[in-house]
Amino acid sequence: MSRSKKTLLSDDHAVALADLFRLLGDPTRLKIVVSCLRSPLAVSDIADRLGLSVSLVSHHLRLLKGARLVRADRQGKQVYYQADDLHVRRMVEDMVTHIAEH
Amino acid sequence: MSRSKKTLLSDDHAVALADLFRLLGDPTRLKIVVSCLRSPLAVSDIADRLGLSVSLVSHHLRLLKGARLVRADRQGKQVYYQADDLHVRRMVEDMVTHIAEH
DNA sequence: CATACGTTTGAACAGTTGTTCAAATGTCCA
DNA sequence: TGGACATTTGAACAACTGTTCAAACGTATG
Repeated sequence: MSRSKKTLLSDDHAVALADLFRLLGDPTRLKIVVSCLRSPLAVSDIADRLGLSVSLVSHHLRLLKGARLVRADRQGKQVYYQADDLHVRRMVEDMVTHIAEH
Repeated sequence: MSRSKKTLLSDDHAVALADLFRLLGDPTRLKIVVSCLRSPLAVSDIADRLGLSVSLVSHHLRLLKGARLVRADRQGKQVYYQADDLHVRRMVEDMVTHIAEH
């Protein structure tokens, strides 16, 4: 680290950050995250609310879970998903608010 | 609007939001935005600092400008780019901070 | 066990995206 | 004007991504 004045982004950090952004960069996936932002929701419930196939929702949830953007919680036959932590929740909510303000 | 309890995302808003996220979802593009976060930078300067071709940087800047994530300012032969407004700046800086905290 | 329900998985396809290269445009100065 | 420097543009290509469909897996209950 020879330079000290700039807020430069290391390659690793850039990739990690971009991964997060990219996951939220698909409208369908974004709506899925938002739909389980407040309270846990079963896969089929999410699919119903958004008018999507269960398969598609499941595919997206797998990606979101991989990035720890959502958390899974099995309860009998159903698996409930919800936004993983406060950080994710605030991050998305902030963005939604920003868009709504325009 | 029959339902009132949920923070549901309209299709339009979801698409607009996702567009923003997706633009920041590429490591190269993200580094370009970060590099001109603090002060305006010419295209070739950005290319030099990041070790990218001028052409590639210009392509990305066009997309970023289209979404008003950066602003262009011609000064002689050179065109200086910088993050468009405080909103963008804070949004990216917040994310960078979050990643750095892990 | 067998049936029904909910979820996950994998293959396959069309559409999109990041990158490169070469050519064009814009701008200054001798 | 002519040439040098900075940036933009467009075509072309490989790689990736979202979606669908069918099949597999997991779980409760008759």
